[in-house]
Amino acid sequence: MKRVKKKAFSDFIARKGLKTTRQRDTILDFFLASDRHMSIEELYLKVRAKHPNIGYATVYRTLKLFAEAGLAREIQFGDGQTRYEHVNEGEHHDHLVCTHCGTIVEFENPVIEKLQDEVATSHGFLIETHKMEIYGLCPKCH
Amino acid sequence: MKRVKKKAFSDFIARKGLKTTRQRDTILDFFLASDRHMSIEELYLKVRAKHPNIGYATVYRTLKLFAEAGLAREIQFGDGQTRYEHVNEGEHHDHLVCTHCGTIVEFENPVIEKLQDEVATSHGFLIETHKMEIYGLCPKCH
DNA sequence: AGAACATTGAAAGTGATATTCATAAACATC
DNA sequence: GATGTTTATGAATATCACTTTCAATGTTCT
Ligand SMILES: [Mn+2]
Ligand SMILES: [Mn+2]
Ligand SMILES: [Zn+2]
Ligand SMILES: [Zn+2]
Repeated sequence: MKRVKKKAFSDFIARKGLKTTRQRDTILDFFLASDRHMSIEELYLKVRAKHPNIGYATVYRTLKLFAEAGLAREIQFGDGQTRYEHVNEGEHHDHLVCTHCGTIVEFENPVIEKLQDEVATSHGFLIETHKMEIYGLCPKCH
Repeated sequence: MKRVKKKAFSDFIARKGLKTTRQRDTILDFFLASDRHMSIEELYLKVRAKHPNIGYATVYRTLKLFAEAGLAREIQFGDGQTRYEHVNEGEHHDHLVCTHCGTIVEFENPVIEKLQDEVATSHGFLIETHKMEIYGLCPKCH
């Protein structure tokens, strides 16, 4: 999986005429080893602990690249921080978010997905993406 | 409807020991007459056109009050602006958002709502709110 | 009216994201 | 492996959308 993603990223780099750098390699390693929903700041702090010379701006720009390359997706859970989640080929999921401890649980529900498509169609919309988040208290928090 | 909401707001004002002001009355009038999903800036510009002496901060604070009073709800469509939508007693809806022209269509789907509850329950979550938005091209844009 | 308290608007502050720019690094070519 | 061209980096700065401060003003109660 990690190998596949590293390959996908270097292909992207090559295709775009960009350059391989130590920083990008390092940040990709940390991203692939990270929680599935990391803010820029969180990832930056992890990276910086081992590589104090890598700057915030580089982490910021590299995460954008990951998104562009299809390895990551930006998500917003309404806490004012943009997070980047891992993207796996052909997979889609939505989220349960604990409003108390921040725990995030991923789920898939094909029936809901299908109904969403029907709603869009019935209003004449050509669907591109959707977002669905359920906020509440996780089992540990109630 | 407008009468009911004005009453609800003045009740809220009284209950909280706040004060009725010309600005609040004006902003409420403009809010009630506005699109169902307005950003602070948009409403401020509308208000300012007729009342150049009302400041941004007052519009900002008054919209927060409307939300607290249950007349409005903050929503985020990912364009970096907080919007305030009208709230009607006992009503819930989700949104279709056109990524090209910004058109917003509201819809209700009880089956999806029910399935969301089931998902939450099956993961042991005590549901508080949820958000569901479908992004795509509206009929006019494709 | 006078006292007590809330509101207002301009300006300043905040926090996250985005950009600038001089320097450094990558890499195609010699 | 040195050279030249292009891209990347990181510190600093800018931006953007709020959010708060504070002195002046307005509202409400007695
Ligand atoms: Mn996820
Ligand atoms: Mn709505
Ligand atoms: Zn929790
Ligand atoms: Zn449209």
